[in-house]
Amino acid sequence: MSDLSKRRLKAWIRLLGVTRAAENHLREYLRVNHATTLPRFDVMAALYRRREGVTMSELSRMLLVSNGNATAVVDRLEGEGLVRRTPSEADRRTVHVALTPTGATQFEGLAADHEAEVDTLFAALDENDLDTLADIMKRARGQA
Amino acid sequence: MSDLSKRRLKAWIRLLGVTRAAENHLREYLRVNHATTLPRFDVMAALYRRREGVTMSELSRMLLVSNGNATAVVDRLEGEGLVRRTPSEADRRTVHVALTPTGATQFEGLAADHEAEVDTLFAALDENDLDTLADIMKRARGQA
DNA sequence: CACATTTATTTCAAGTTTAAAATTTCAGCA
DNA sequence: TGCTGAAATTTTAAACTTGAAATAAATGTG
Repeated sequence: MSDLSKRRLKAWIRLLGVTRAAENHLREYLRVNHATTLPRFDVMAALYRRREGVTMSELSRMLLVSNGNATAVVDRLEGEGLVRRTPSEADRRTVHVALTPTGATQFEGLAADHEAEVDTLFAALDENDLDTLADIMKRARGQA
Repeated sequence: MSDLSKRRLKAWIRLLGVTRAAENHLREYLRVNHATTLPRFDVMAALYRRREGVTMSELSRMLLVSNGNATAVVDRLEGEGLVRRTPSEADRRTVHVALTPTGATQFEGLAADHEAEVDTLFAALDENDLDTLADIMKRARGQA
């Protein structure tokens, strides 16, 4: 157990702590101010980024969650008319999921507030920190 | 929506991506090689760090999860004899949770392998990166 | 002391998440 | 064509997680 490996472990624990704290904060924020949840927000954000729609598999890969999970969250959003499933014409196994106009409109309001909340959450980090962090994260991601 | 706020959002999304990818990797690792899960590992790690035992509230604060969640995971670990609940003598509302000798022994094996896995997962980060990251994380944590 | 408030924990319902199994469809090939 | 294996999605069971309600016990205040 080298010293370096212990330091990697500590850095990971710290990273996890910051992430969990921020997620808890954002979850509470979405619940209180927008009556929604983090997983729903994540799905809507992914669909907003890919307005033309994505397949269920693409969606679960984007969010790094299992297929079954994506199915469950999309089911609920579809039930509320925020999201629409369209069977693919080319491949009958495939389904395209996309935001409905209602869903897109709702997400735009959500996204602006979410961005503002993230901004205050990480207010302590300046441009230099953000560059450095982005760089480190980019290199860390390579292995996983 | 300032440029800086957009950069904070991007940094957060990147942070979340790395954390999720690493968690998925470690979850898979614990499942395949040790037949256990991340939440169980987290509880055992917290109890190993505080060998004398902690209250349920301390435990949920340490892990940043709800009380009900801590109760559920501790219930399962207790059922398997890895963890023990002891009613407090001073305050009858309070319960002390601690690893059993079996639990402590099992965790020691788990922890060594876990550390090694984290080490390979973040092998791309050197000492300098780790220092910088730790510093940034420490400052980021202040707000949440 | 009596009562209201706070604190610690558990219970509960609903939602989230995973991994594995089941279904359906597609693609390649003998 | 008919078969085999791969791919996309859903379903299922079990575990995890939250937030709120319920319990129980301690604390503080009149």
